[in-house]
Amino acid sequence: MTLHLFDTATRAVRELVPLRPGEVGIYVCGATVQGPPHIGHMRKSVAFDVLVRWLRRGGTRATLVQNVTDIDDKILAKAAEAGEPWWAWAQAHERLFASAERALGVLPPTYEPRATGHVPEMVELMGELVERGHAYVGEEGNVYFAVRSFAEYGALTNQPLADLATADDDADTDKRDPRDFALWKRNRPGEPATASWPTPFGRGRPGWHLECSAMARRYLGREFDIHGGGLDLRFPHHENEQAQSRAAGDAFARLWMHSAWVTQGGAKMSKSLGNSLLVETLLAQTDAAVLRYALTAVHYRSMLEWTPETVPDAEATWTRLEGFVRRATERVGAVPDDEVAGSPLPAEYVAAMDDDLNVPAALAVVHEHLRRGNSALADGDLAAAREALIAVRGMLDPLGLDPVRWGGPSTDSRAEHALGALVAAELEARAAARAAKDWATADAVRDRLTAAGIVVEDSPTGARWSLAHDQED
RNA sequence: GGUGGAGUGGCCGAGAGGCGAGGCAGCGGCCUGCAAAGCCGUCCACACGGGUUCGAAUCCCGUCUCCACCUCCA
Repeated sequence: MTLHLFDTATRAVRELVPLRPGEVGIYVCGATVQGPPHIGHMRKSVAFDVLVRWLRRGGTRATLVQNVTDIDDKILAKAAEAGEPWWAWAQAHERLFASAERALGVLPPTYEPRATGHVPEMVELMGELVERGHAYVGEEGNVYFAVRSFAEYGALTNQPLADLATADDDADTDKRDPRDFALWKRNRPGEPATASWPTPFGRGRPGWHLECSAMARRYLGREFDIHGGGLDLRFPHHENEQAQSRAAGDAFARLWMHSAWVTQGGAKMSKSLGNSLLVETLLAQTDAAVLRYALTAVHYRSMLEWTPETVPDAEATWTRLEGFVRRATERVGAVPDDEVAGSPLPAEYVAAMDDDLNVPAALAVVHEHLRRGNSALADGDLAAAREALIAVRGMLDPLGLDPVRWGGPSTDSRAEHALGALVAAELEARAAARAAKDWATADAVRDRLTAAGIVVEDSPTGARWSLAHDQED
């Protein structure tokens, strides 16, 4: 079986047939950098990261283009409120998004174009749309897409034009139809001059949707394999993108993927509800790998309900995965990454991943092999343990969860070295006490280490230690 | 009103006409000085009401509840 994906446009699971064999072009809508990232934003990043990793593991050359929307109404408003230039505000938050993604092990996109860097491409596209009669100029600087000029409008989200609610917006009284949307917006009073660019239709700034059509065309071509984003972007954003591009003669995306969101109490996370969990806050509470696990373990099209149990549950499971890999590696020696990447994956795992990236089912296969590996370690069957280690790491890697790649607990090698020496001394004292059957002293040492956030485990080959993931204690 | 999604065991969470996903927690056991980790066993669920079928969580009809999009949103 080859990779099959759920296509939002046709609402069916379809085989991914690349436009060019061996290559897949993916355009994902990235952040509007108006504020710091929350866990919901990261869910989308992780979902598409798994897609890219899985394609690459299969030998496909995956190109991921993820845009940054660095100019829009909210950025202007929030920057003004904070007394900062909009471009400073946007850039600062772009950095926060990038570092949050890096922390969660999301591979960087192949390219990350900014809207403000692609004004000429947008102007060109607008010109084509005006010429073809799909767009018109309102007041100077305002350019709108005429939805009634494009029969296919509404195709992506299966909504006939007539059924769309027509919200009145008195700021846009120069629209011919209330459902028309802005390609270009003229400057409004009070907006900084730096937030406008000259066009043949007057000075202004990009409407939200135009950038994606223009940038997807530039980097991926007039037709490309996959377009992705969060579920809430389907309408109006993706519908409008598709309308613009197709009206301009581009075939545009062949398949649409949308990731579900993180909910609390069944409701979508949002700033207005005050329930957004910032990545920064969560990273102060637990390891990045644990968050990565929590975000990865649920199928990307299912809502992920974030409860007080989510992080502890993920910690428990991550500890189990990591613990096996650590113990097995100690016993059989480090397995080179190349060997892990080159070894065949279990068929059931591959089938699960190829079935619309069914990560939960894939993880069930991981657990089967992990249990086998633990038994092999207990039996001293090192050949079987090594085999299981390779299988487990090989299966976790496309999920961005290979414990070896997450490395040790600290990036400061001097601190790590000092801690290791101190803990080793404690464990030696404990071993001596145990040899003398002085259980009180031995337990006191272990309690002291536990209180310091260090987990001690005895084994036939001596005691080992590791840091607890929960950083609240 | 229109469009779409969801309701699975104490919890999380896949699956989708028969062959008891998986994890966490609990319980019993093995191991351990005691633990931890690990292993074995146990816990046989699918919103409700009908129907189809030899057999339904899975199909059909109806009902209820929840969520989202239709305005900015990952």
